[in-house]
Amino acid sequence: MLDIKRIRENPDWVRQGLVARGAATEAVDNLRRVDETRRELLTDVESLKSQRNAASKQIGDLKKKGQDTGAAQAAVREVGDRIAALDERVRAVEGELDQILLMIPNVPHASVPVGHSDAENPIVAQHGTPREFAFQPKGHVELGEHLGLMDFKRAARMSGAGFALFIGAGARLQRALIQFMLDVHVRDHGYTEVWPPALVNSAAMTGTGQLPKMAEDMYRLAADELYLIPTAEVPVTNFYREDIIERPLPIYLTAYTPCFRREAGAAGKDTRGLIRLHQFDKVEMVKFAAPETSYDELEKLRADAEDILQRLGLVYRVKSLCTGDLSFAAAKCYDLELWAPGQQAWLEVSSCSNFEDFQARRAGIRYRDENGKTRFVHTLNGSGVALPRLVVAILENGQQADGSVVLPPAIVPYMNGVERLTVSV
RNA sequence: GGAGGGGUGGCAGAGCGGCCGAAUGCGGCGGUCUUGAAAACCGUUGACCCGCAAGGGUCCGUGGGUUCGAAUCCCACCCCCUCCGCCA
Repeated sequence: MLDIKRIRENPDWVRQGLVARGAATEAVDNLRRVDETRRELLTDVESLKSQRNAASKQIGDLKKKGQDTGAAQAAVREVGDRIAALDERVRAVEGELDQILLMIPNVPHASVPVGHSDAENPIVAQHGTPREFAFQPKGHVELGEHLGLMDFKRAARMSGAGFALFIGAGARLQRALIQFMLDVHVRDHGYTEVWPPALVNSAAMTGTGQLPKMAEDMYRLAADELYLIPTAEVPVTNFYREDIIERPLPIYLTAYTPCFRREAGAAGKDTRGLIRLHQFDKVEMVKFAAPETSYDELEKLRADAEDILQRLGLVYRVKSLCTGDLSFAAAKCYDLELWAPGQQAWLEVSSCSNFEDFQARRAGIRYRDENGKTRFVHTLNGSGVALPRLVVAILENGQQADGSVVLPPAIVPYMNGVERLTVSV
């Protein structure tokens, strides 16, 4: 959510941001009109309340002296009726204001490249070069099923399309990667590990920006009005919801959680294998930073995610999302993409975003600056990283001519010493 | 799920329907004292909104209601604690 004061003072800032995203701008004018109405109503109703407070006090004094207050009470009751009517209008107008404000996306940072779609996201870095194969590299589905690591048919039978079922070393590999990534972030990158709920209420979802706009993409438990988290970003960012953080910033948190996505808009896309699932696992990093340092923190966050990929010896590139491809709540975002030779494609395994105070304002997350003044923090998060596509890259990059897979040395200790996945394992 | 108790400022903890944004203690901050520190003493210390300002308004779990006036009374819901039941 944007700051209404800032919109009031500098509407063009928002308008330009919306234009850069390719979004409509009339909301800005609606907002200013409604804001104006709200302030007029507030001035009126608050002066009436001031009157009432004074009059009620007088009535109290008169009663103490034993005087009759019938006429005075009737007069104040009439004021009270007017207040009630105005209050109702204020509530309605504030509801309208919130409605508009909650639907306006964040304004892109000045450093974000301008563009219309993902086709215009510049590649800002690449690490490693794709491996040359002496044979035709296979896809992860063929490799994984051949090695007995996963079974999509059985998964579909019990859950439908878009679910994974890992077996044996395949299941162990999930656990190994989760453990490995959490260890690196906690031990070497300074994060505190948290283990949050996977079900959250609508307030939490609104706080991070999934609601109201992305309601269709989430699994909702109607009987309890709870949602399955689409990412650990939601519960971990909401760690400090409605709080004034009294600890020094920045704060780094990391969490492993399952993630659930309906993929409502992606029906029929990437239906085979691990590329796009309704349920997947992810290690997430979340930061709470002072506004002055949040863009430095974004670079460090990206480096923390890259470190995971580097330690696993994988080939990846980094894109800076252009204004037209930026997600709703983000002010700036880097995507990390792994090379998957079986797919002959780059797979997104991490988005590292700075939301500035957009989420903090929605979720009520504040801190005190050096003068003791409360201010909204800047929130950031990035995958560190998403599991299924990481597994795709590990299998497809590590495959040998005989169909076995050599694992990255960094996870061998987590695999109980297994260096290579073969049919017999 | 059932019965009972409770939700007040950073924490602990008072609070008669008007004098309560709220006693008191702790903590925090500033000061006196001290070579320095501690102790002691003095002062200070919530958030949000409207307003150029003066000032005004709102907030005592949440939402409604009663009243001229609600932290205080009524209703619903949420959360916490104790006991019982059930259960991984």
